[in-house]
Amino acid sequence: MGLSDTAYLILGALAERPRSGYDIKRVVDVAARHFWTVSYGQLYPELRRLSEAGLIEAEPGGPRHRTVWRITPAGREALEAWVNDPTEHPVELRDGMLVRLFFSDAVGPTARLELARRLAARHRAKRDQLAGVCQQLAADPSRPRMHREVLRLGVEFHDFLARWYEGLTARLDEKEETR
Amino acid sequence: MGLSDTAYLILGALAERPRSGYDIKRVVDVAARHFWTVSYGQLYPELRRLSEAGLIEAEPGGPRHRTVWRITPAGREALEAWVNDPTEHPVELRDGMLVRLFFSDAVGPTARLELARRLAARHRAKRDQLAGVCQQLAADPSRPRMHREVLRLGVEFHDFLARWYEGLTARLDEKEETR
DNA sequence: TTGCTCATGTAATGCGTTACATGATTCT
DNA sequence: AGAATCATGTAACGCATTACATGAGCAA
Repeated sequence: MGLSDTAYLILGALAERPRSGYDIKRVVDVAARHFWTVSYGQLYPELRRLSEAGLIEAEPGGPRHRTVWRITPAGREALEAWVNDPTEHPVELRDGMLVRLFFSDAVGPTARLELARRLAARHRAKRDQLAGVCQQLAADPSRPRMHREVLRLGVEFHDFLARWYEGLTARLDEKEETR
Repeated sequence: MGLSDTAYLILGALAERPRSGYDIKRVVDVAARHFWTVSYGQLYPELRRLSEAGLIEAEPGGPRHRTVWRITPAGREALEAWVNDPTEHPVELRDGMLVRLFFSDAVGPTARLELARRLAARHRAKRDQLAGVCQQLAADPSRPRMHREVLRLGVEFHDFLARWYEGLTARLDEKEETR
């Protein structure tokens, strides 16, 4: 009975503190948005499954219209085992824009250049946005250290890509001038 | 009637030259593997759909047990429109390993350090593997320029991540020494 | 003749999103 | 009173993988 990565994401969020489904979505949307998303259509059914598996449980005496979940000892064990699992997992920067770029020999040089510029702009924007979130988190020392580290990775990651695409733009532009 | 990114990937591969389904899979697995994958379960039904939509067609007089597809003028038009489409598409480095790292405050400092080391090793390996493919491609001048560029991006991308995780390892290690 | 690569496909299943539907609570 | 936010959920659909099934062509 394997769990999805999203199930472990939920388990991880509840390992920090008890939370409602809504609350979990909020924290993921803010702090984990550069590497993961959750939708309610995934979240609420998953919470029920985890509860049925005995890995989480509803806190008694919570507000009526709201279910606050907490992790059980079994859940904590499952989470730790998952984090420590040495199985190799492939990475993949799955990005439709990269597909466009990859086959952009098919379009003209002007469109190709424009595409490279748009990509650079996209990553600059994302970098700046994440840098903002990062500063907010830095002000709140209660946030786990690794949240800050992974967010910092996000900022530097998009900075790297922004610069790379700027470099590509220059290379494409140069070839244009030459002819 | 919107097409999936994978449909456009196929269209892009056929814009370069006519190819069989098997052939498309081969080129994607080698040259595009760091940002996209295709399975036969997706590929063959998609080829039929594209053909029904008039965006590709089977070459007549091909070998019996083999269908060689080529792009139609309508297909080329659709591909160009897709590449030039200015709609914003969000990026997301969706990676289960990053979920582990994000919540690794829940496991001990030793396991956390080990995780960072494994991540660094994973990206070093991927960088070296892609560098190999890159050298092969460099030897073949018939390959489109953008294939080489995107592959080069892959190499530098994984190099960046390898270094970042090495830095993280050092930071975590340091904190360990201190206490 | 054994095995490898080329070649094409289907069925079941899993993961995830989108759109929809509903209602309580809190702030202005 | 009205708006925003908090809060929970379902149904339909889309994308993609996995496992399975089949068979031709070719080289050792």
